[in-house]
Amino acid sequence: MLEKKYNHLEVEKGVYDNWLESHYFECGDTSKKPYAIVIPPPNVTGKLHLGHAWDTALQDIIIRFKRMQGYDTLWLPGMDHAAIATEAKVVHRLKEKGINKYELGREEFLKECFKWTDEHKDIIHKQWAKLGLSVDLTKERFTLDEGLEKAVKYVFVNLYNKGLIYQGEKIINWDPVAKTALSNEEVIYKDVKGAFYHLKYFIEGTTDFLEVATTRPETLFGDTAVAVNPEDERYKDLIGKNVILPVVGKLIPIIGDEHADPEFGTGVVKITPAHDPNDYEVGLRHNLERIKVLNEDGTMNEYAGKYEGMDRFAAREALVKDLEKEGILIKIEEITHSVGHSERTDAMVEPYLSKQWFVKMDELSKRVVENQKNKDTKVNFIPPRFEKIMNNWMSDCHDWCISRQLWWGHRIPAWYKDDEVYVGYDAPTGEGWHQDEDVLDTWFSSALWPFATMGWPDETDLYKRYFPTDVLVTGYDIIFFWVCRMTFESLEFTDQRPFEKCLIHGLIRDKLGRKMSKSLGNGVDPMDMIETYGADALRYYLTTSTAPGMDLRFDEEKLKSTWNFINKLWNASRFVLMNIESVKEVDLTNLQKHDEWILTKLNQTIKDVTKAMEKFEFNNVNTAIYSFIWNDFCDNYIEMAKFSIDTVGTKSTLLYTLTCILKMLHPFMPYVTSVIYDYLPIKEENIMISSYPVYDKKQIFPDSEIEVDEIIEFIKNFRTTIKENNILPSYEVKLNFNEILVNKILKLEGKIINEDKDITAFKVNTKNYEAIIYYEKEITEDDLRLKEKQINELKVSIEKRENLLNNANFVSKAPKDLVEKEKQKLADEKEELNKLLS
RNA sequence: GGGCGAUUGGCUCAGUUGGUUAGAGCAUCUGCCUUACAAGCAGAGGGUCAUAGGUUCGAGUCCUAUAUCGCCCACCA
Repeated sequence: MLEKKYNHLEVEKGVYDNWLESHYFECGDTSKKPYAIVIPPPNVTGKLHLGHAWDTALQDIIIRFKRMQGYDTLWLPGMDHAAIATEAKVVHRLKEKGINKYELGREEFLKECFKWTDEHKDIIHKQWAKLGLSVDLTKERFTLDEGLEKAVKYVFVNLYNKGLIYQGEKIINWDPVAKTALSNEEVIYKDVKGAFYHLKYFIEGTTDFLEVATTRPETLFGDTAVAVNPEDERYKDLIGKNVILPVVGKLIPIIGDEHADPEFGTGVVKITPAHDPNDYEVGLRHNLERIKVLNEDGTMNEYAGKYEGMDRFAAREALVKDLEKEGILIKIEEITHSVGHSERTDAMVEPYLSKQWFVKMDELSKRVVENQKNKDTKVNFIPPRFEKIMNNWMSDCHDWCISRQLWWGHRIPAWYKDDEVYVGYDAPTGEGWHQDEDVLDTWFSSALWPFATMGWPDETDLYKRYFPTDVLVTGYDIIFFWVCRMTFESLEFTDQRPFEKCLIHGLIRDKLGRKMSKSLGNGVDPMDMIETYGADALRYYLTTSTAPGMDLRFDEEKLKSTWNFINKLWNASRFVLMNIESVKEVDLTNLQKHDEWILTKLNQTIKDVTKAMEKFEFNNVNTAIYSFIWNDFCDNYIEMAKFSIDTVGTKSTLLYTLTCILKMLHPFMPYVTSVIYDYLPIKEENIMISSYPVYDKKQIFPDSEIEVDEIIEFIKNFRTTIKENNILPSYEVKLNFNEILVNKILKLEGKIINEDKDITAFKVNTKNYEAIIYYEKEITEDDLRLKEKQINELKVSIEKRENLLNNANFVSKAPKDLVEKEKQKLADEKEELNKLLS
């Protein structure tokens, strides 16, 4: 028998190990239809946070649901090596020990990275187990394992041969702390306080100058022109002349280029082609020299003269002082502008001319946009509005910089010898070749995740059976990073979408709506929540509290009330188990009307829940199942069942209903439902592979439903009357009916009389039932006002309804059954009013 | 500049192709230790659904503006 109180720590202890031993999480039953999900691989950088708990709980719910529906489910787990993120962590850890990455050397450094990875894989595995995730661990993958390595090389070589991967010198985003290139998506723009420095660029041979405004004066060493708009009346005559570059003293040309906006600033722009993407374009148009003035670590190089070796910010400060002394500086205008920061190191990103590898995007992205127009092959987003995000991004995206000056990652399969470049699977034969030192963006490998994890590019059984996958579950924040890239890689290499559906959820915020972050210290560790409330409560709370795609404000109070809900389930289960020990088989042939009533409500609930499950509307599942369990089953049915608890029908109904409840809740609360399920006297092999409840029309009993609904309504009205009139238990009552449920639940035995009495009477009625409560009580002003209020409310309602029904438009245009319903309601109300007035 | 989302009782959120008395949890008030559950039971109060128009027999729901908050993308010399 169950313990008296629900104790999530006891319930969840040791259960996961049993599940693993059962092998139910493993896929491969080819007699069933396949259903596959690949996990978004968490980075091996740290512990899982609440967002992961949410994301994985959603997937587990889908997988457990489909498994119970009889699918051969594969939930493929894995983790991501997370190139720059992990490397930054390992560098930091080594630094604390006084070790420098470069002194350690590549090979040893990678050993440290693998060590780190193993530690964090272990942490994540334990967290998955705590959450109760039914992943198939026999299929687990890592983005840096041999299989992925093979797939990555295949894709790189293949795209290179198609001309879709190329090497080029372009302005990229440079992280001076990690000393690597970044993609546009890894740059976070933040508003920071800065300044416009207005400088004098003297025109050659005159005492006139052009006023140039810049936010980054230290880059002037790389200036190779100043630009004005060719239409700008103020300056157009100067085009072709030269200005003297301050400090440096050399002559640079004044050029006319539409990049210069006459409306913006002074209308004169200094052109630094090696340190600004727009200037780079201008430089191309005018064939300007590109001078890099920064080193890889953000210090000034030899072009900066006496500032060489200074950090870019220190150099700026020193230079501005000197410019001021020399009278070059006109003014400093404080402004706020947005500046790119590295997603991982938070360093200010430097636009930097550099030779990198790129994926040419236009063809690949065009294919995604085209494919989304085909309803049979598109990726179906849930909610659909997120499709726009993918389409917009895919219609307008820059080439993808994929090389990173890091060590932790897939090394680029390119070899160099003098001016020759070789791209292939293995090093070319012959002397003198050396491999590219760089690795690939971590997203290059995760973009292949749905198929590469299944053995692709080999035609493995796994790949053939489970790809394309059924649904991908992820947050809207990584649609660019990941969903788009998986889609174009998949279309390009498998000619199929990677997943039929893409379920998008929001972000977790704190109670005040702020993002959870380390700096705010408002983060919540899911493991703490599991300790306090249990994984079942956490999972249920996270997955049923918002509509799809919406953010979630984490509220511990709500989590607590979810625990209460499970406690309620626990106690209801105790009641059922205490009363059905003798049941040998479920026999639903000889039922009381309340048995029929709960079966009717149950089947309506099954219908609603299943529909919502299929649409991934888990908040609607909650709405349906919560009120069914708490209101219908606990508050009403169990109370009624107590009066027929000795009948086979009621015992069977209790057991049957509880069984269905446990099954419906199991995807959400796997622990508590399987523990209770194991106590049931009649059950299938295991709840995890038991059959999901199916709506059964034969268990719908409309007459009993109406009858018991009215009994419940009557009981409620009766109690309200007693309560609102402060009627003490010494009252007597005359009924126009005899209903044992009413008598028992309202405890009317001994109070029922058959004749009228000449004392104060209170009338309680529903459509068919009427009670007159006799009670010696002085009628107070309050009592009269209450009755008056009821009568008035009824009158208002009647008037509204009469107006409605007198409206010819309504009667002729509204659906007939609605009109009928309204007519019936009106009649009922009139009757009720008469009873009240009598 | 372009796009998206939100605005519903004190708080956090639902609200299914428009259907006429807008729901839930928490909080509040009242009464109960009734043998599944006081982490509970039985009742009660509390919302002109951001604003202004419009479509419709009928609008929280659809359309057009506006406001406030939040997010994404682009630009920012």
